[in-house]
Amino acid sequence: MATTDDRYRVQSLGRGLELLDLIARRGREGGRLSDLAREISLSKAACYAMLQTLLARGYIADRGKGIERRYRLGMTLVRLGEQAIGNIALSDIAVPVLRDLTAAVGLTSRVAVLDDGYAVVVGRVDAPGAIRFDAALGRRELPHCSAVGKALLASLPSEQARAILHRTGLPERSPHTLTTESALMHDLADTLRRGYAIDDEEDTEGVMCVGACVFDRSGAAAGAISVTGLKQRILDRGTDIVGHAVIRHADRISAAMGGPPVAEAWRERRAGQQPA
Amino acid sequence: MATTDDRYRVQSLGRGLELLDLIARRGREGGRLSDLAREISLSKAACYAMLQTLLARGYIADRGKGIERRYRLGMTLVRLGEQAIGNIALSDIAVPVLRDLTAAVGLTSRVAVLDDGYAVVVGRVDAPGAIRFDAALGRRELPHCSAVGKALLASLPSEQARAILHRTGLPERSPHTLTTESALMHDLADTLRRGYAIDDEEDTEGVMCVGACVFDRSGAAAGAISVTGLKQRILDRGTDIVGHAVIRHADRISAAMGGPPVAEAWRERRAGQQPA
DNA sequence: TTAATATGTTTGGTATAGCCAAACACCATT
DNA sequence: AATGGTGTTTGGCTATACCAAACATATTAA
Repeated sequence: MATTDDRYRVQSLGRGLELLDLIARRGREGGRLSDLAREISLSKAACYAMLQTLLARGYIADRGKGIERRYRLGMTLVRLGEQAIGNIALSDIAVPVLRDLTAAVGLTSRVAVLDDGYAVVVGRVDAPGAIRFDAALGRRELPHCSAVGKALLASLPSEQARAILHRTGLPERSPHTLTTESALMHDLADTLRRGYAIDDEEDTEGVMCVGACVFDRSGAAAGAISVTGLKQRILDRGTDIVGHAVIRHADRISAAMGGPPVAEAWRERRAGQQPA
Repeated sequence: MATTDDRYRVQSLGRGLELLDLIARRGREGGRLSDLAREISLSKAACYAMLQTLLARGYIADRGKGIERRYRLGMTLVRLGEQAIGNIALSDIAVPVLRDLTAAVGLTSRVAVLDDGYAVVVGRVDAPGAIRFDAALGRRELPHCSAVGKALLASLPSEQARAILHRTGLPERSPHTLTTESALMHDLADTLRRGYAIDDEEDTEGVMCVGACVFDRSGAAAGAISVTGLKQRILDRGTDIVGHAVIRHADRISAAMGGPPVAEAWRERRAGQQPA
């Protein structure tokens, strides 16, 4: 593994990126030099030089000059972000299929990949006239209380799933969140049996998600897709009906990537789990 | 203006960002340490440290370990890029440019977006000592008798433009208002050809406006800007001179949002309209 | 097998350049 | 005027970013 030693890092580059994250956290309002310098524990002069550097390359933009100059994220990040998404082949393949899925079940659908233990949304198709669920691209979903997250966890060996949960923890996002490891591992076993994962108000009250994994050539889970909607709406359509619609579309994506369908990919894992 | 002197920059941060751009240029395949180090004219060791730093914060991701380790853009950029888009408010970008425009032509200028068929004013810069035209923020302009409205209509497919006109109607605001659909559609075709829209006393007698569209990354019209003044004053300066000044400033705003200039955005639409 | 030549990783030593403190210019307040 | 905020600019100290070179590892060729 690559060493985590600070010796092999470039300090001022790291500080610059931290500053960028800091500015991102300020959102639309942006941040001022003095505040940013204080928060990052750097002298105004040093922070100023960094801001100028980020500015020159378009990573940040400045609004207002003189006394109340404010810095916010710039256009270069838009370009790089678009490109980063484009580099993930999955999103290109998945989004057209998600359009069909959304058309079929009338629910907002998403595709996510596992990154550093979190589920990162890389594609999205909104249901027409649906309530806008917060599903921004790049959003990091907690793995233990989202359908995509649980589908991805179910694909991993229990060891790895546990390791991820230890890092992310199991914060209580709603009264229905599964907050114990044993409860969640039990749910993952159910997920394997069913073939699709259910998020039953575990992140947001009243909101339900149903998700399934997509697999690539190697047979490993390349990501997961899910549909999101008000719980009552999904119950009306029948959870299992929706679940199998999700699986059917996930399998189409897997096929396009040369991977096996869910039923096949999880066959041996299921065999290992069921007797236990 | 902020100095462009290298003295006020952080060299290694700049190099790191350049490295990021370099990796972006490699696209899906990504880049290898040796190649990247050579291209950026840095020792392998230095480049290695930078890559580790970018990696630790998720700005890049690595695929394959050991001999053929490859680096490509990471998930953090997806998140930051999406956020950057959300943070860009048209009025923020437009107003500073409008200041320049007002200074250049000595006329009050405005920026508006299309909302539910009406042009909504979201930013304004008054000309010094000019007659105060009623240009309050949030004001809903009728699309058929304002420069911003007609510029926006001209950007839409004829179908949609007609649909909007059916909803808003074509009330006669002055003796010069175009009150028939055919007259207006004809005027929109002229607008496409010119690149800028003219409101010739169509809303208020004696008052003339000249407007042009601004475009975002997707190539769609994000809004429009216009200048307003007494008709005689604009004729004195030359309508076409003013029109091209408006276009020039609109293009600056479009560029800041990653969009194309008017000439480019309307090229194919013009081609479709002209023979008709 | 052995050698050769790629790759990525690790190591000191040195000069650079990044950082701080303080002064400066500017604009709001009071 | 005077005060207390901004952002900008300056010198000087020293931390640190960089290079060269050695090391480890893997693929190729003889």
